[in-house]
Amino acid sequence: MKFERLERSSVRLADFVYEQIFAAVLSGQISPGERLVQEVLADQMDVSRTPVREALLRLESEGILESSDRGGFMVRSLDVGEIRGTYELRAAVEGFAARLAAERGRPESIAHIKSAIAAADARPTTLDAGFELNRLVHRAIVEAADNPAFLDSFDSVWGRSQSFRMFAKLHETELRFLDAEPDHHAVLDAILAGDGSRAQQALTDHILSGLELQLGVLESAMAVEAGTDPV
Amino acid sequence: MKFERLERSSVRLADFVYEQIFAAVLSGQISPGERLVQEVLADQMDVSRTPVREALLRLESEGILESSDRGGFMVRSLDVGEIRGTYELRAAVEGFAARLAAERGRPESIAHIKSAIAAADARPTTLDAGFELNRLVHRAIVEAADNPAFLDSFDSVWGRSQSFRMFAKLHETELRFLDAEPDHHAVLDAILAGDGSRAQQALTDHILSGLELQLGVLESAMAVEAGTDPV
DNA sequence: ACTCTGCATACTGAATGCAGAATGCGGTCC
DNA sequence: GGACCGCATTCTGCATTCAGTATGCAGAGT
Repeated sequence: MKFERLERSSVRLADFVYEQIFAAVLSGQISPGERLVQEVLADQMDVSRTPVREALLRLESEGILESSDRGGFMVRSLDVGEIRGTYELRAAVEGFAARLAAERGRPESIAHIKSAIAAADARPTTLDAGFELNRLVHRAIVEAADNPAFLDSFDSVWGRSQSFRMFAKLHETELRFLDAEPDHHAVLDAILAGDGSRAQQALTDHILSGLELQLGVLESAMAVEAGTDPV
Repeated sequence: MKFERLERSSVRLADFVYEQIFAAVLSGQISPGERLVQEVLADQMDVSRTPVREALLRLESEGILESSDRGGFMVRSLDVGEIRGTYELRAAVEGFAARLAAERGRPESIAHIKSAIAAADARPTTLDAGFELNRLVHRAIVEAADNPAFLDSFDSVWGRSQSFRMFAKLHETELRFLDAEPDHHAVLDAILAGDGSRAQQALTDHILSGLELQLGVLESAMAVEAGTDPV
């Protein structure tokens, strides 16, 4: 006899709310600095303030939100130092993940990386799509490391770095032409060759050089806009 | 005129409760598998169930607790795969932190590492003290990387790995004689020499070899106890 | 016109109330 | 005596309520 077991994970309202808000931040529907009013969110999702509050608290502990001076929460905006810090953490985590992927990645995981890179190579039209495809490439590599802890860490860091993305978007800088393809292929080659050290080095370098490039773009954009309110 | 400004951070009951429970798990006052009843905790700390619940939810999202089948939370116990995963993440994060420390660590931060190692070298009497001194050595290295994101990540991972420690303690295996000293000194030497690659390599190796050693000890301990209830 | 004071309003953090689900126990029937 | 049923208890998750604080505005006083 065989009955379907009820899947009762995440039947928690707080988790549902968390997902919604997190997705809204990721997709940029909520901008950095914007204030989140519990009652409004609760009404929109048709739940009470309690699960909303729980979700906000959790998002704060993960660094996505910060508590405003006057109580309550707002989307956190990162300064340049924090952006750098975030990228360095990505370099550490993803670099090591690339090593593990090269050393023990299962064939289907590696095939997944390959297809993600192919998808990203086909130049997407919008900035948003480009960001997302890039994320999927990096995430595929981390997945191939076959270690849930790495994946958690990756998702957490990526979520935090979103405020930077919004900032960049605001400036409409052309981050899309960062020429990620050659770097991605270098990492893939090393993984296919089973060369852990080279894979780690390649991905670490890719992330760190991407950081410098983006910071450069960002700074010039800020210089141009000098005088505009720094929020 | 000068008045003291009220420090109003962490006047949040949920944060207070979080700290308490986290510390209790870290120090082993609450064992893995143990069920946490909201009302009991609330009574003990003289707050209502709401902040307790918020703290528990946050601890769950950080992987310290897990939600029991019958609702509610319990201290999470790791299986061997998760222990391995956690150590690998530590290797990634701390390894890179060691590199950064070597490349740009401020003198006083490096001095701090040195004194932490000295403290750990003076063989502590109890297992608990040994664990704590070891943690402080590793944390000092991460601090020297001068990147708050790394510290957050370190603290989070360390917290999660505590269930392993409890497990080890349970078995009273002699983890204390793992000879960490030579490894620690190797890392310190590389940092003092400003050799980032060597520092990264040394710390990564130290953590991974420590993992293998502990897993070995653990497995033999479990083999000896075969037949005992696996909880 | 400008500033200051007091009050109405908005919104948070925390406590309490309530409905539902799981657990354990005692009684009942075979 | 053993298995099963139903009820009381426990405890969760969520909604609601309460109380305290910051914000903004209106009116008074200069």
